[in-house]
Amino acid sequence: MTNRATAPKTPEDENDEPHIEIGGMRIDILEGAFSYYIRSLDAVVSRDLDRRMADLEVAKGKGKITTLFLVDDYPGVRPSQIADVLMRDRPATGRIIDRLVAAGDIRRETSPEDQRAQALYITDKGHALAEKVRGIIRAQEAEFFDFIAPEDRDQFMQMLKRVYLNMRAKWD
Amino acid sequence: MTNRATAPKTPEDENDEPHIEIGGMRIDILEGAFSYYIRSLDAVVSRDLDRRMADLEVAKGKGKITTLFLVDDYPGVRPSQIADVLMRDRPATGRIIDRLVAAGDIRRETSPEDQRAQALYITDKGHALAEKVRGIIRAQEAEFFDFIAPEDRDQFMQMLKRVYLNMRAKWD
DNA sequence: CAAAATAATTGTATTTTGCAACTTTTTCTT
DNA sequence: AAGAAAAAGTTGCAAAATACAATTATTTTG
Repeated sequence: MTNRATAPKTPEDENDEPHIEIGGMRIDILEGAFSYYIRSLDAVVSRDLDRRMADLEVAKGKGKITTLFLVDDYPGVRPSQIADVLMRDRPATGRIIDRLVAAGDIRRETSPEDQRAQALYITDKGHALAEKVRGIIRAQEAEFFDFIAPEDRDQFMQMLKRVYLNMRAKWD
Repeated sequence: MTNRATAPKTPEDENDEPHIEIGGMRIDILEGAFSYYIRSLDAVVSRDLDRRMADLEVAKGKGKITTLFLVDDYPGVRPSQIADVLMRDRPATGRIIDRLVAAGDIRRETSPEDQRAQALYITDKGHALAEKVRGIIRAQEAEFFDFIAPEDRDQFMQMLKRVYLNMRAKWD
């Protein structure tokens, strides 16, 4: 570090990371907040995904894609299991299922073992949809996230997984 | 690990990263998708933040917090500048401003230099609110994100910033 | 001076979301 | 075995957000 005649005004002036500025403005305390980056990334990613799925009846909102995949992969899965994966409450999950049922993508049956519970099954139409959605997810990962440098990808993915799992653990 | 007579069924079985399972279920292709983790993290983080701010009239939705801080820090800032930071369109930004004005947190004036544009200013009430929100953000970072291991924090923050900046660059 | 660009608003339509209250069926307790 | 507690889902409600297209007013450009 070079000589500096005066003391830094703030501790941050000591390190070499430049501040984040947008149009010449700083973002206050949000610059150091995990929540800011997570929420900002989400907004843009989700918007992009919505556009890609605009005509697919599972567009918009979080949970429909995961639900579709779970029902496709685990015939007979129950809404409460899905709610657990989604970290959502039952009403929210129930409504996601309502929509998929209404669209004819999945089927509801009463579970034979537990009359309170339901067993969900994919339909042919739903299975085809799931395949299409897989294609869209793959495309987004390749096209949208191309701004993540190749050498960063693995590290970022690993961090995300770790944080995600820790958050789940806290949640449960 | 016990002896394995047969070849692994999938390439993934070769490496040592365990698959992510929730309640015994895998999440299909989403397991390798950036979007899944970003969207899941966002949902839980945003819900937590909403609860913390439930009675603060800036609760819910993305953008109000950033807007409040920008107006607090940059008197005379214009809606279009805010929209740029938020990566939102003008109608969305305008409505965020509407609500803050209605709540008496900020004030709209016509910009002297450009009659089309507005200049926004914080009110005393809004400034007090901004201070409260700063406290909440700090509290959430400390309390909610305690699940991020201390040794991961810097690295995760750095990755998030890098990805965020690259995404912005792509967006512009 | 007319045309194009820019700032912001309005209108509209579609959804989400979270919470609380309620029904039905199982499971637990004593 | 009976009553209480827990669990699975549903319904109702209230509050908003979101995106997109079209419109008004003001500047800038050619």
